[in-house]
Amino acid sequence: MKTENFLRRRRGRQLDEVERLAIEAALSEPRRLAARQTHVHRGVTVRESTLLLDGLMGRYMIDREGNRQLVALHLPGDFVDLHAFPLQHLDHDVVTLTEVSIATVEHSVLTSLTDALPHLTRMLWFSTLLDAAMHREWIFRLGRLDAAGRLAHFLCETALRLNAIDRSDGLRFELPLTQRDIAEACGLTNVHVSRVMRTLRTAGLFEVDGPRVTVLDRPAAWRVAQFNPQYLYLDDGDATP
Amino acid sequence: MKTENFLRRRRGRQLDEVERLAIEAALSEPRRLAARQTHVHRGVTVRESTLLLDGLMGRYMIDREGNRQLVALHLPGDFVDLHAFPLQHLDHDVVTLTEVSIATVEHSVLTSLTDALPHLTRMLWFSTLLDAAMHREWIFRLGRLDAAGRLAHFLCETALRLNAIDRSDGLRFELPLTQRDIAEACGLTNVHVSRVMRTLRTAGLFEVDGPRVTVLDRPAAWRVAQFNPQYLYLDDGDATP
DNA sequence: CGCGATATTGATATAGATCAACTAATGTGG
DNA sequence: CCACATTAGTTGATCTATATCAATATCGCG
Repeated sequence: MKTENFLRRRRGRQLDEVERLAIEAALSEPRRLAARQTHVHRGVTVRESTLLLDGLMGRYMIDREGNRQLVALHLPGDFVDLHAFPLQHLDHDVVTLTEVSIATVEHSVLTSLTDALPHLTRMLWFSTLLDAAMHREWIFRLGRLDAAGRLAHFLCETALRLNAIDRSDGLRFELPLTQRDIAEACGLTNVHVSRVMRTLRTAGLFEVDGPRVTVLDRPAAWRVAQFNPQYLYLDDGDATP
Repeated sequence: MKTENFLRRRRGRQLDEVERLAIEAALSEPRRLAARQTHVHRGVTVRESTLLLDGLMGRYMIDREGNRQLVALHLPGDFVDLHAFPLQHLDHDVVTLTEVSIATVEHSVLTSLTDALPHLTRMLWFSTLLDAAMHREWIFRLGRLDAAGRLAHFLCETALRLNAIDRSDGLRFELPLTQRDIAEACGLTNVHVSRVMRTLRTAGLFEVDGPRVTVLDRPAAWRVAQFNPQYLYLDDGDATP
């Protein structure tokens, strides 16, 4: 079931059997991609979209000096570049962060599917707007939070998203990112991430042991992050402190 | 023609006559709203979406101390809260910045329209993804640019967006925002906006006279802003330095 | 074992925040 | 029409969070 994690535990957004089978049929066989490869280059017309089955991917904007800003982190079940279906080409790069497994759908097939199945279209639309909602939260994070708040916010968000796909109990999870990756997500330097991570650790909010992250004090973490998971549109029960 | 500015000058995204008439018929009579009113409150289930006909609106996230972060600025022709159609409720507030004129569509009508007109659905979808593309650019702006770059970027973006709806020649335009508004968009304080605006003025990049903004040196402005308008998906010709 | 990538720590520099005073413009009620 | 209040913008002085630069430590791995 390649779509098992797609829209998983998103409040009231289940696909019916016909819709799910239609997408499953449209998806290519799973493929593996190595870590740290650019999968979609900005500006290039794309003719298929990618469903992430396993591993992590990211979307990047790059400045003149080559500094990268992560604008989205993608987890299994995310339709990574579905944006490219209405947009036709992307304004940013899509990159693998770990080794990943993906399946793809041709845009021509998506056009047929969306011609025939309007409710499915709205669910696909919804999934891209979930990305937009996360974008907005990232804008808030960068515009209004200090370094500790940004890191805590990033970790709280990731914890709940992984929980929704049963990759976490909401507190403990694997996050195979470097501090540089996290810095690129949070608009900080890797040096400062290292320092602030330690203060979060010594404050008893998080435990970080390599890629293994544990939320030790969720209420306190949510407080410094000013975290309110409403924007993730999760099932009730996954989104209470 | 209430939809005259909707998707105006967006490369290859015109509505056909049937689609345009369908939306026109679905739109309410224009209404006026006073400046600085919250039009949609976060979390409240909304049953209609708003097309902005004239004036400026914004979308805000608010932190614990009441500091606001603008996450989107909306101009005439924008379907301000179309996101709420698939999402059902918003994770942020929608506010009028000036006196505005709006027309609304019931979500129930949008459901019928999108059941019947798949291409129209994809165009509506596209328009929300344009917002998402702008969100990403704002993440980049906040994460990777300094204050001068952020202000220049904000002004360059606004210049081109206003140009697309014939409210500017791409260089000169009215922007009835306070420095506090701009600060809330760019993750800065109003004091710092004041100072950096002056440096942009003395550097000969912009002239700002109350709400009247002129881009004096567009190549230089684009350079400090690291501005690349690809993400606005404008007609060719509107997007060349 | 040794090498490249990652993380940590220290010293210093700086962009932007904060606090406060002042000015200019706009509006309001008597 | 004036006195006064309100809002927006400007300028200055100081403070602080984060960047930058540089050295060292640690880890995974061929």
